[in-house]
Amino acid sequence: MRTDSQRLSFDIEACDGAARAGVLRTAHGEIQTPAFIPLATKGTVRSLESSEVAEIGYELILGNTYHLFVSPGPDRIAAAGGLHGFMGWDRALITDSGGFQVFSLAHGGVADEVKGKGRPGGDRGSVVSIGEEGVHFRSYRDGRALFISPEVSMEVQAKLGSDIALVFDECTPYHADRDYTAGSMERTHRWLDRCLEWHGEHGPAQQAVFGIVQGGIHEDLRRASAQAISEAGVDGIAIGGTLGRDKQEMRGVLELTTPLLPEAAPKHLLGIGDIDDLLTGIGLGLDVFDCAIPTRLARHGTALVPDPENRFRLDLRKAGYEGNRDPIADGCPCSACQHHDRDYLSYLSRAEELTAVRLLCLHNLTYLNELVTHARTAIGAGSFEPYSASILGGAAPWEAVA
RNA sequence: GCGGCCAUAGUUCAACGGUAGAACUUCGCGUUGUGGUCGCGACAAUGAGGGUUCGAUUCCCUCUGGUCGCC
Repeated sequence: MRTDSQRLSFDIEACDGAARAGVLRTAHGEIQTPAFIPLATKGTVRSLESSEVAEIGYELILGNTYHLFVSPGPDRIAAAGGLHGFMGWDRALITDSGGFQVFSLAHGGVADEVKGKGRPGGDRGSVVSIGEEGVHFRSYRDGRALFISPEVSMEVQAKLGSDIALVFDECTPYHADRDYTAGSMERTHRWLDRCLEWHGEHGPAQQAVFGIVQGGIHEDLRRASAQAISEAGVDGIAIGGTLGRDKQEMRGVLELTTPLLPEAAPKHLLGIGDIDDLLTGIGLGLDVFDCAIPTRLARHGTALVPDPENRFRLDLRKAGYEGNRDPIADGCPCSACQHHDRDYLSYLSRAEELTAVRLLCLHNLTYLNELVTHARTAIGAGSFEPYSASILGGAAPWEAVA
């Protein structure tokens, strides 16, 4: 670890059990933690303008090396002043390395892969080969042959100019056997060394690098990976790979892995964003979380609500909202809740109007930001309880935050 | 008035005389380092009445309702 790096600092300001509240300082501003990170995979938080994302209160968003590499390409973005300049975002940026995409191209999405199903509409089959040097694959746009290696990933991320780069890893599938998972993990560790070597020689001085813990669901592998990443000289640590087939298994992996990491390190849980999972992760001492869920659900007509009985979801495309004059959530400050009722939002979403996507993205991202802000406040007050009714039920987190 | 064509699921269309299928809609389930409108499943139909046939959505007749053409 190099927690004294000039490119990134992390100060823990309060603890409540294992949960902690901190401040992550980057070249593009501070991030209050615990924090949720919206995805701007292709250089935009889908349907929203960068200024709107900032207005909600977000201080850090995630761009994707794989997608931006395929299009519009790193040089075009570099010419626009990096991803910050290209998309008009002046706060902090983290970029995923492309490692997860290698996994999802080869195996389909996490949920489908865990269930043994393919993803018919996906990009499966476009990976040509995964080898020691890197990954050969075909562009999902025009089929041309492309190659990403640890060095290519870091070079692209350097051109994107993100404040935090993630190392290039292989996200091993759930159904891989232990031997494959072990071999994949060891290769990921070798790739980590190559990423750091390239970054040390060519990387932007202000760009931090996070390592990624792999090891699947195997205790000994998670232990080995946690140790290897902790000793590697990175600025922060992300937990990646398959986390199991259900929430209990995921909790087990996180309970095992998190305490093995240096306390002072900022810890990022990759790809997790269900509300109960965020609270679980915060309770275990994780600091930042990114996830497609809030914006993907919005595109498909589902709003996040403080309703644990229904998985915190309100599916506005289901029947029964005709004439419903209630907002999505009482007390929510977002535009959808301030100006519109469920009847109208249900109609808009079923009509597949773009406005519905925008309003539900605004709501879902507002909700998650309020949630983690509330958790931060509770940690400072020594009253953080992941499963307490004050967070999960009623009108919270709106009232508690106001 | 005469002649032609048509009538299948809520809608738009399939189905040699041999188990009536699909798309959209509707309803339900799913989505965790993004699927820019996604995946899975369910409900649901031969206009009415006769006839021929082992068997009719299919062939014949009548009726009803459309539609096009001609006086």
